[in-house]
Amino acid sequence: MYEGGMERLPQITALRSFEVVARCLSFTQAARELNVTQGAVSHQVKGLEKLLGVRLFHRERQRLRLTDAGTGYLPFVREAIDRLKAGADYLDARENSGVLTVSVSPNFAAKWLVNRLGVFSASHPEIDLRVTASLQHVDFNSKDVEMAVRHGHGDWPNLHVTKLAREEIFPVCSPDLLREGAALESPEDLAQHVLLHDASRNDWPIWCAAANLDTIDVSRGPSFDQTSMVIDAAIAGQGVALARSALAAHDLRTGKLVRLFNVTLPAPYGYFIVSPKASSDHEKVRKFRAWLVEEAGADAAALATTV
Amino acid sequence: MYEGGMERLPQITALRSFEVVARCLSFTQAARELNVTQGAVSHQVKGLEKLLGVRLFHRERQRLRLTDAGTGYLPFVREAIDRLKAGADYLDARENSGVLTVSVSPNFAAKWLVNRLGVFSASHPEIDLRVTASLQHVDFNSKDVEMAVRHGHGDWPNLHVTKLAREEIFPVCSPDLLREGAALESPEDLAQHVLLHDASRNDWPIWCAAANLDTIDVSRGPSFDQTSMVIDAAIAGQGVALARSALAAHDLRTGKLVRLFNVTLPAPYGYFIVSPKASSDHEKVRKFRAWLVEEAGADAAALATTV
DNA sequence: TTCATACATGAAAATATTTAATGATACGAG
DNA sequence: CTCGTATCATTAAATATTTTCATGTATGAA
Repeated sequence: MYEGGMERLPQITALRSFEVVARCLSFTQAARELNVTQGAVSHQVKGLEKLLGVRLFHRERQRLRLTDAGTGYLPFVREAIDRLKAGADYLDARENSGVLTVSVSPNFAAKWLVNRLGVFSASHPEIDLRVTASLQHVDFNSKDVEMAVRHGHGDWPNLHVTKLAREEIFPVCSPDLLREGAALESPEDLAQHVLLHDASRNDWPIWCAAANLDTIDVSRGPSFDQTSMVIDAAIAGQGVALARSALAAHDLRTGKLVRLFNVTLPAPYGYFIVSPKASSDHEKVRKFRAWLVEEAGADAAALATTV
Repeated sequence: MYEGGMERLPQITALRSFEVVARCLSFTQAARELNVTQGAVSHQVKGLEKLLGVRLFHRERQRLRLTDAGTGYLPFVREAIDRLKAGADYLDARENSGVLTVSVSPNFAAKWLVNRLGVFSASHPEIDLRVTASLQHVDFNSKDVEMAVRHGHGDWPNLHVTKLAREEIFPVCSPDLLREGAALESPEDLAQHVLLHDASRNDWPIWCAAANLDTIDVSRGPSFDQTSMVIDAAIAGQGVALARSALAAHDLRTGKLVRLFNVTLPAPYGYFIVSPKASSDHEKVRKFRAWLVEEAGADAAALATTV
C-alpha cells in the first residue's frame, strides 16, 4: 500500500495513547482516562512503537518507564496535540462570537434592518454584525456568509429555514397626505391621488381587482425600481403606494405611514431566515435569528391594529 | 461513546488531506499526491468539516477556495504535522547515528573488545559506542541497550540472533614459557608445569580425559574467578591455561600466547550477537554487528593455522 | 501458596477508510 | 449549442483499522 518516501505519520489515537500513558505511566490508568480498554491502549502503543521502529517504554516488573527515545519523542507529540487543540479552540472562538455575516436584499436592508440594527448591536455587543446586501440569493458554498434573509417560498433544500414574516399587500400613504390632501375615505377616492408603482406596475391592477374597483386608471403614476423607493416616495407624501407588509411595518409603527382602507392582498412570497445546516445552531446565529423573529412578531402584532 | 468535554481530535489522514488540498486547491490533485482516490479525499475533508462543525473550503464552479475558517485553521494543522515530522526525524537521527550501547560480559569486554575497539571507532567515527559490562544478560525491556554479545546456546526467542564464534578449549601458554621453561612437547609434559584453572576447576580434568592423559595431577595450580584472569596469568608466564578460543584469539594472533598440542575440546556454548528485533536493522547496529562478525572471522582463520 | 494487579496477545466484533462506479455541474472546443 | 473533459459529491461494497473480549504471564503482597 504505502511506498518508499511516504510519510508515515502516526494515528492520532496512537499519539494520544502514548501521551496519556507517558503521563500516567500505566496502561490501565491511561485506558480509563481514554475511555477504552487496557488492551486497546496496549495495541495502540505497540503499533506506534512498531511504526516508529523504536521502543517507547521499558516494561518492567511493576512499573512502566519511558525509554530515552520515548522521552525525546514525547515533547514533539505534546506540541502536535497542543497545536491541534489550539486549532479547535480557534475555530470555536471564531464561531461563538466575533463576526456574523448576514446577506439580505437591498430592500430588506433599507426598510427593515437599518432602522433596528442599533437595538440589536446594543444588546449584543459581542456580535460584530456585517450586513451584505445583494439582489441575488447568496451562495453559501462560495461566500463566507453564515445566514441570510430571503424572500421566497421557503423551499430551500439543504438549508436551515425559519419563517420570518408572511407578506400582505395594502395601500399606504403619509399621514400628512391623509390629513391635508384630497379625501381618502374609500378606494374610489384613489382617483384623486397619485398612484406609486414598483417596476412591475402589476400591483395596483391586481389590488383594484381584489377591491372590485374599476373606476380608476391604474396606469397613472411614477414607478420605482426598488420597493424601498416606492415606500420612501409614499413617506414623502408623493402619493399612495401599495406596500408589502414586512417592508412597511416599521414605518407604519413609527407613524411615517398610515394604512388605508381594508382591502388586503395576500402576497405569494414570505420572508425566511436561512443558514447552512452546519452553522444553523451556532450561538451567534441563534441569537440573531431569535432577535429577527422577535422583531417580526412585534411587527405582526402592531400591524394587526392598524386597520 | 464520547462524552461532553471529550477532546475530539481529528484523524491524521483527515488533517493531511486538508493540508494537501489547501495547498493544491484541488481534491483530484491532492488525491494523486496522497496516493488515494479523489473520493477518499472528499470523504476525509467532509469528515473533518463535520467534526469541526465548520466549512473549510468554498466549492465553487471550477475552483476550490479556503473559507476564512479554513485559512485560520490551516496554520495550526501545518504546525501539528510539522511537529510530528520533527519527532520522527528526531527518532531517525537518534537511531541512525549517535550512541550505540552494547552490553557484554566483563570477560568478553576485557579479552575481546578492548583490544579492537580502537579500530572500530577509527573507521566509524559517527558511532559513539558505549560498552556496558555485566555478568547478567541484559534485559532489553528495561535498559536502553541496543545490542549485546552473549555466551550461550543461541536460543533467545524474540531477539535477533547472529552467531559470532564457536568455542573450543585448548591449552595455551606464553611463548616465553614455551621457549625457556620445561619442555612442552606432548601433553605428558604438563606434569612439569603449573596448571591455571578457572573458578570451576573442571576444565583440566575434562581436557585430560579427552587427551587420554591420566598421568598428571589436575588438582594442582591456582584458580581465578574470571576467565580473563586465567588468560592473563598465562600471558604473564605463570603456567599453562585452558583457553576458550574466542577469548584467547587476540592474544594468540598477537603472539602473546601460543597454542599447545593438538587436543581440542569443543565447548558447549558459543558467542552470539543479539538485539531486539525492532533495533536489529538499525544502521549503527548493522555496522557494529558486521564489524564483530568480520573480526571473529579473522580470528577463526588465524586460529586454524596455530596448530 | 494464593490473591490481586498489571501488561501482552490473539481472535472476533465494531468502526472507519478507501475504492469503484456513477451523478451532477461547469467549461471550452468545435 | 452540443459534446467531451474535468471537477467534486455520493453511494455501496471492499478493506483496513481499532477495540473488545477472554485469557495468558509475571510480579508483589498477604
